[in-house]
Amino acid sequence: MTTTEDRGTGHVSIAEAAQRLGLSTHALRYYETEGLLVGAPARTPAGRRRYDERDLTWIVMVQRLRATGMPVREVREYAELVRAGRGTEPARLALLRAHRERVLAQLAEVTDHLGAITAKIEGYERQVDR
Amino acid sequence: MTTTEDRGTGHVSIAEAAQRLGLSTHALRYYETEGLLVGAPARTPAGRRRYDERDLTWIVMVQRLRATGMPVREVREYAELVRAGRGTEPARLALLRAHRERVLAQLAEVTDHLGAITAKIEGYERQVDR
DNA sequence: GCTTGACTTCGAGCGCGCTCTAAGCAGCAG
DNA sequence: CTGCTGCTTAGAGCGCGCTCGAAGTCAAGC
Repeated sequence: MTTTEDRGTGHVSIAEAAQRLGLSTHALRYYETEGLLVGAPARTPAGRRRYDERDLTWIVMVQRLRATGMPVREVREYAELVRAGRGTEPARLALLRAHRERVLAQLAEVTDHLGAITAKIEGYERQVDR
Repeated sequence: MTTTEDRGTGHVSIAEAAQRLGLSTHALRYYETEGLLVGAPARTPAGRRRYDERDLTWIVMVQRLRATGMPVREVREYAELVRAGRGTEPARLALLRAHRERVLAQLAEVTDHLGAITAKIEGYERQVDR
């Protein structure tokens, strides 16, 4: 096994982080170079990335934002605010609220489309049953 | 005015169809060349497209499928089945059912993410209120 | 000491879904 | 008849978000 296992302090290699998060190692490096991470993960003396629990928790949030349609650019803006530290909370709040509004609108729209699709399905069901 | 208005029989120019549907004329032609339309719209003697109500109704369905995440390729498959006519109803039904399952799964996932985002927002609200 | 394999950086490539440009023609206003 | 606008086609270009490849380094096992 090449598990690069958690050495007690909660640090994992990029491969294990990727597996846990369901991302590719490429994507993890990409997120980092694109400024989506609040802090770059620590490195071993040899320059290899070591992700701790805080890194992983943050990336889960990034995944949630991405999965709900927030563009990479905006996740970066949010990460920048968090990096900037105290005082940026109102801006972070505004950003997340705006995103939530968009997600709610999208949910409503998809739900509406879903109704129409279901109606179409029911039409075919009646047709096929005959 | 250059409204290219409906001449009684429900035929409209590509510009008006685009406006009604909220698409660009480019996108309408793209959908046509990509095989997403069941039948190509009729043409004037000069070769200009004239969309009738059936064309428009179909495109609205295409928009619903696209807006719920169905890839262009799959919309084309569906359109091909419809074009093939009688006997393809079970296949159409299967395609739409599979899509509905994906949409339902996506809705559940987004709703879950939304909960986490809302929790984050509430955390900031408490912090900012202080 | 050598091989193996996971890591590193940098940059090119790709799939998707349009979007836009260019060049040319049709049809209507003045 | 002259412009002007809006259509036509074919094909190039683009923004997004990764994804992949190349070339090199490092640590561990045999």
